[in-house]
Amino acid sequence: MAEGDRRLEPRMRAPASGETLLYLTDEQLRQGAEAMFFAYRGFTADPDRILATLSYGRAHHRALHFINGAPGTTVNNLLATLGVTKQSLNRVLRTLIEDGLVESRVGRVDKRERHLFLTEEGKALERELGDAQRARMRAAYKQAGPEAVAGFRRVLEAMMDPDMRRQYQSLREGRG
Amino acid sequence: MAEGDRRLEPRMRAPASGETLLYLTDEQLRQGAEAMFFAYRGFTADPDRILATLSYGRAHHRALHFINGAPGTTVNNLLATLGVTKQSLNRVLRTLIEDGLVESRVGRVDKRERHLFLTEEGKALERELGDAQRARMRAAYKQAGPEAVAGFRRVLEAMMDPDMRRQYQSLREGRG
DNA sequence: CTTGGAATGTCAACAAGGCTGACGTAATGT
DNA sequence: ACATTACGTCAGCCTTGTTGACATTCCAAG
Repeated sequence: MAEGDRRLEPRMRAPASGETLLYLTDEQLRQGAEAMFFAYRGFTADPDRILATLSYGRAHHRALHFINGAPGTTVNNLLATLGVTKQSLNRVLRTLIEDGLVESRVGRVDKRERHLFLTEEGKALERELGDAQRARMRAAYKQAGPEAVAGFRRVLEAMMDPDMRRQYQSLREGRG
Repeated sequence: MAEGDRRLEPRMRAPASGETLLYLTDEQLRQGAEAMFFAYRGFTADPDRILATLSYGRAHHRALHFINGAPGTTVNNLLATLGVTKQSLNRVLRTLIEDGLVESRVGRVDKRERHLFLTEEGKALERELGDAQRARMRAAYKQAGPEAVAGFRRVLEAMMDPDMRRQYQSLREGRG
């Protein structure tokens, strides 16, 4: 999480313009960190409930999500996007393939590569999980309003590691 | 994660007023979900690096954070805030107490309760972790600007489970 | 052409940190 | 007196991260 117990040291830079920059105080940053923590729990709660009934986990959801978004992607590609080791991903991928949710085709030009696709069953589960997650996001977006959503996106994007931001942006472009 | 592969079915509710509500399309929600995923990774990356050198994990950080924010809190309180089982919390808490970062005092009025405090050493580590996390948040906030930050907070709050939102708000009040 | 190295993916084993279930103990409340 | 609450603990399970070892495939330098 974050922290920021003592309200003694302000620890904030001097106001840039004439503005107060209240939002950059330690206490504000602390609250932001806690908001991230609690909100992320909400963000994953609905799909997690569905996954639990299937003896799958969040990792399976992530794999389904990104394969769906980039059909034919390679294992290495997926690795970079998810930010885990290939061994970790492989375990998840193997169960998804065994269960007939994902298809792995040996690459034509480079036979070392495996290209990943969702089967119809895989697409169905991916949609079910995504619908659950989007329902909450839609409600939150609607409640907060368009300007809030724009700000939300801006802050999230600024919070990413540069590598991840590139990943994120190229995924966006790839889908228009 | 979310999903939303096929761009065939719009799957968006009709515009409420005369507005487009572009931000409520499936594709926008999907991007929001991916942004949450990548941003959360950034959010935890810096403290994680420090924790790894100490053979602690994210769970330790969370415990330190919330004890710091509410000194004297009870185990049961912390349980509710963190949303884990007592067995899971106890494992983490035990190591923190053994290592002299957390002090557990038997309650005066109710001797069944244990009140939790950070030692000086605990405060030092909490501050180190929090500083790392806040540095990134401060940069993101600064880059996005005050209005974006306000929207960010609004959306996050709307995304929480009601129980977590209450937790969050009462923590805020408790610190002013 | 061959061979060594890099890239890709798989198998095995381990650790962190969730979970459930069962149980013990002390203190509190009814 | 008895049920309940708060806390700790043991045992065992699962998911998901890690590293290490290894097979296959490709490519480029000799």
